[in-house]
Amino acid sequence: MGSTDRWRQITDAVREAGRMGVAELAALTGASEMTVRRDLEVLAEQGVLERYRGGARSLLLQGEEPPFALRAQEGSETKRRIAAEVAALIADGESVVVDSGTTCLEVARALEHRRLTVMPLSLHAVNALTSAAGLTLLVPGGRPRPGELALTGPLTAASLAALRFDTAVIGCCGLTPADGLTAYDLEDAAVKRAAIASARRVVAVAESAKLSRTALAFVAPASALHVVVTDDGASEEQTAALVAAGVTVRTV
Amino acid sequence: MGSTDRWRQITDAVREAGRMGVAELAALTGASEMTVRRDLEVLAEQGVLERYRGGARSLLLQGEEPPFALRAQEGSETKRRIAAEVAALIADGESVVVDSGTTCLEVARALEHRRLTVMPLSLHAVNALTSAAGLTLLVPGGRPRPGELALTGPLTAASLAALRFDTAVIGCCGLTPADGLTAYDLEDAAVKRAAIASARRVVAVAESAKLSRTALAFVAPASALHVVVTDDGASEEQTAALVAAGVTVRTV
DNA sequence: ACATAACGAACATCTGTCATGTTCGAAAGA
DNA sequence: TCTTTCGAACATGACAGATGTTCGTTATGT
Repeated sequence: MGSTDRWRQITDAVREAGRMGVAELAALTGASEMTVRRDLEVLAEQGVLERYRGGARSLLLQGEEPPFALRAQEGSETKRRIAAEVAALIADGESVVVDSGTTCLEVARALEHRRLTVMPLSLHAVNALTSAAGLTLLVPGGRPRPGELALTGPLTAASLAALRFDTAVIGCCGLTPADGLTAYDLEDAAVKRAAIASARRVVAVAESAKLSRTALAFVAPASALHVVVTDDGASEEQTAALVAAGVTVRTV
Repeated sequence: MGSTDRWRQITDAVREAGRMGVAELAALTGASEMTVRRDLEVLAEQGVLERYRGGARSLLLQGEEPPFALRAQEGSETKRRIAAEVAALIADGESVVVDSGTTCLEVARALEHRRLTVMPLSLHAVNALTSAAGLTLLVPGGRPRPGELALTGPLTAASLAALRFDTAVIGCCGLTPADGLTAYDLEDAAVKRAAIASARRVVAVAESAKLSRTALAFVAPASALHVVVTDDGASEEQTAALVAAGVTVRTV
């Protein structure tokens, strides 16, 4: 598990340079060449890069997001702070649908000891909550996307359409006043829309870096959100623009 | 993990005697009293027994089934043999719904490297299959029952009602020609019925001990099953009676 | 075809984790 | 009050996972 840092280091280096040799990466990370080869094998399986004799070449285009395993531990302190704030916005007894993604996984963890009805949209979050005694856990149907384990498809849509939640906690890949809330994956976007439609109140979580980003798939305009929770890296203009769209912004 | 045997030993001893002292259990298992106390704590959390000062008293009535964690490793060799036989009955490209329970979990594992569409009815099986590359994994909606992680409720029923499978693999707590296929849990029974209704062919798995047992909740008559896979502990009369009901019986 | 570099299987080592045991002060019950 | 049980804290040992090293094999370039 301690290899995650090195994986990120390698992923970033290869992505920047386009391709890189095993020896270079070994020097960069301070690990042996054998270890680098083993890492490259893992990353190649995850589809991050492609091996060739002597090194590896990046497969991640600028528009794509790195796989779940790599994002999971990034800026986890910030994510936990955001998650705690979201948890504070939710009252005992509420029913909550929690989106997929690493930030929302932290939200799910923050709800573990509460007394709620929770439907997570990712199996990672489901697994984090299966032994939570106090809460009623609901699993939506669907097809889990590899790695991410986000549930998508008609079964997910049907599960959401059958229910009405007090609050939806939605993650995103980009959120700007102009382009609204956007996601990398088309199917994910459809699920997010369904989740938003099934909830009375919508809370979006977005690390500040996402407030200047727009991804491929449009989900909803900023005005469809009631609360946005972000971190203190957000600029004045960004928060002001969201407030102007009628959104309550909470910075932690 | 190596504590599972001792857990079963303690559970059985306490269930037989009604209640038992810590010192007695320590002598029985050969472990220290501290270890027995830690075990009792775990088992009390699982609802198997109740602690009192100096010992523990059984909470498992004769009609109840021990929790998943205790059944998981029981007779796993037999279960694997049964599972392999079931896997052999399924052709590539089929769609399969796999019931909850420890035997069916083995079936799910046996399908991991096949090219199929699989919908498991328990999160244990879902987790066992999330990294299976070849197969299309479908997750039904529902409320996971604690420990067992079997999905039940209206969402599960709706997920099953929306689909038609080639084969349903169904587990049971009891299966006799007279009483048909029975389960301990009422909600589980409803899910099993829905699974049977959604499949063209029904394969039931039942260790031979279950062929002389009847549980609380009726699921389906034996005649609703197409194939029963059991182990060689089944008696001639038992298999003959099933065959008379129009079932193909396979003994491994 | 040959030489060289890269590869990966096998083994050795190290480290962190988990189950277990031991000790001892605290708490419950007689 | 006294005895027994309990459980927190620490020590021990087994074990799994990660990393490094060695060496025979394989691929690539000249």
